[in-house]
Amino acid sequence: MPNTEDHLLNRAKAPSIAGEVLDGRRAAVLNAVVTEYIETAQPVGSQHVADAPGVSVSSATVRSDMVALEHEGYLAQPHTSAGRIPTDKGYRYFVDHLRSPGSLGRVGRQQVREFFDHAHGEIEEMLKHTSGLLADLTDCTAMVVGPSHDGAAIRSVQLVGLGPRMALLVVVLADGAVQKCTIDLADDTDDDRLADASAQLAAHALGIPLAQVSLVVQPTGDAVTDMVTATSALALNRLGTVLDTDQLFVGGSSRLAEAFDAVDTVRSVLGILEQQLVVVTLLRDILDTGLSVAIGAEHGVEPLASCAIVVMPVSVDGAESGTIGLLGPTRMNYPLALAAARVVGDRLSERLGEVIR
Amino acid sequence: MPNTEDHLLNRAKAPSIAGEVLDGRRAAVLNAVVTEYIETAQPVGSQHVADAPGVSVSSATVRSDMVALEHEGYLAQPHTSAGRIPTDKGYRYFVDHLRSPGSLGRVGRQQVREFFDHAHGEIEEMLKHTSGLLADLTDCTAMVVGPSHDGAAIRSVQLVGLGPRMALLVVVLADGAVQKCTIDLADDTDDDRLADASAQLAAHALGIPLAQVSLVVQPTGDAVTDMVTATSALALNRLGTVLDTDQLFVGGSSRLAEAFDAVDTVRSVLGILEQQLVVVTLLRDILDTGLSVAIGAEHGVEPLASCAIVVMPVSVDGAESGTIGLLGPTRMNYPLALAAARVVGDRLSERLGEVIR
DNA sequence: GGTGGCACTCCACTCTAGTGAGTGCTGACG
DNA sequence: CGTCAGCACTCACTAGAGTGGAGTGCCACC
Repeated sequence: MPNTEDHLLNRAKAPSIAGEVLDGRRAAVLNAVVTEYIETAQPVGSQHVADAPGVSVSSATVRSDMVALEHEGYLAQPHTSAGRIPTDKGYRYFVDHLRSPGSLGRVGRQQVREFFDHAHGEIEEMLKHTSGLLADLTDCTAMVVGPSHDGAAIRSVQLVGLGPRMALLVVVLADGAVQKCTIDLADDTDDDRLADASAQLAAHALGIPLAQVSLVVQPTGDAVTDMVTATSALALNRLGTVLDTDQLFVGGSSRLAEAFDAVDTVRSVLGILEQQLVVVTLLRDILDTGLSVAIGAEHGVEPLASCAIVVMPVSVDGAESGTIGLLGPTRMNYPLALAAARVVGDRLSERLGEVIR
Repeated sequence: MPNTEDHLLNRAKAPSIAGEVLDGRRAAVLNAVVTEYIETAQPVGSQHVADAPGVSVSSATVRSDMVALEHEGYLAQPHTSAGRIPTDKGYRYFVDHLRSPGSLGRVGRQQVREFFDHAHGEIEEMLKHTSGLLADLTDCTAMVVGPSHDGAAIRSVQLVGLGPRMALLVVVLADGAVQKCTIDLADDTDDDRLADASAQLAAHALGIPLAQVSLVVQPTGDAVTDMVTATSALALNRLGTVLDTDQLFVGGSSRLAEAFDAVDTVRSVLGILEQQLVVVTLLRDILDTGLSVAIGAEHGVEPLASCAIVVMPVSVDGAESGTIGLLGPTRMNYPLALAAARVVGDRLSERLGEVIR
């Protein structure tokens, strides 16, 4: 088995401990393979690599490097006598050692600028459109997770009558979010009683995060008012306990269809995207492990094994208040995706900062 | 051309004016072809049709009927010596002459019951989950359009301070919808002034539909309050003019991936689904033309030419207040889809009726 | 160590039957 | 005259053989 010998030889020569650092030329070869494969989606042959800028050796030399890279797990061959394809580990190295930070290009920057110049008013609307923007910029599917309202204090509690026995509880949080809940009442009531109940709820709830609201209700003497207050307090409490799934906006899901040729891959990835909670926790998990890119099986979600995800936190005053995610095939354009996520994330942070304080 | 003669002969015999009514056996043959094709997605041969219940003639006879049906445009042949496939016209006849009303089956009904037993509080949340339910029931992509707030009167206008120069305008409508808009103020303000401004806005706006709010603002003597009022009035006006795109909830889009084998069909259909406005107006158009099913090219949207859409209005007290749509390939299970749309639509109408009045 | 050369591998493509489901036509029958 | 069995024909689909070419691994040489 000359291959094994060769392998050991290479390892001894370039002591890449756990594949951390690669010999300069090997790195260039790997880089060329990844770049080319991202572009063409075809297995890359040694000749193409030899022609690539940055590699100035013959194809024969490239071949021997490729053998080594394959043994170390950076490259794979669909079959003998085919070119090489990057493995997840190969992509990982590529991403970790990106030199140029990547650029959106003139058109992209212009697009971002225009977008944020015209964005206005409603936060949810803006986040939704942001997902569309990101998808346009990167040709990936984009996910935008809205700010979490966990810690936001209650700024206003109001009961609005909708009918004799129906009211709407409207809660405004300090970050500008509005939570609401329709309430069925056991008895007829009127605006005065609703106002009284609102006032009482407000007295106990203002300034406190929604999740920590306590239910102390003082009798007023009027049975109906007390009933309204009690029912509303219950509803308020439920608003707090309902795990306030952060809002998720998905844009450009149609781009998945052309990213993968296997129909069932598309199917299962779309299926995942429909599960809001899964996506949100997935993005959070990736951030929590300190990554900004998760490639292939690195995140645990099995149906996304052939995908890569780029994440970028959106933070205001240091506090994390949202997430941007880009989902594509493992051979996605990482530099572009990273650049887009960074730029849009920054602009989004600014914008949110103007509102949340 | 014996074919042509045969054709004319058949026409003379069974005078199907513009294909309106088919000879009984022909109808049975067409029915069998459609049913079988919906099930198998394979061209249907004369032998299969002859074996089908309801058709008690030999395959040869079926064949001659099929020729006639093909000439009249109900069936098509992918190529000579292949079985027949229904055309859009064929599906249309099938749908228009459905005998049995279609049933959800025991499991489906149970699912619907459980869903509406557990549905609670937040309307948007419920509509969103309804789209998921419909997708589960029918294996189609489901679209649910929320109630339009066009005519709903304003029940409450409130300004909530978020920062010294930032406030949130919260408008509650009679149907329980909440509209909001962040407002940048030119100068610092306080809660008292916001309350004053709120009161003034309320005085002019309560009871009026959002779209018809007028802007009469009376000076109070306090410059800051007036500024707040003016800015808010402007925002209120904008809320009314911004074409309040009815909310669209799409569920089960992943099912598109397995409905079509052509990747670019999936791609383009998903693309359409991303355009909220297009979908909403499409559903409305179909309803306006008096159809409950649009097959193939019947709706104008070209990328959806290989799709069929089942629509069902959701109405409360006679007033239309939402739409249900089911999107699938033209060979979707029409009886099931119609049944599901009807049942869920009815339950949804009831539910919305409890809230909106 | 790097390079050119060479034999080898194996996918992708084409071409060629062969197969079989399905059709259209025809002639006979009640 | 509608219905039906029989028959020749069509044509997508499949399998197998042959071929071209991109790509590899190895080796001798520089």
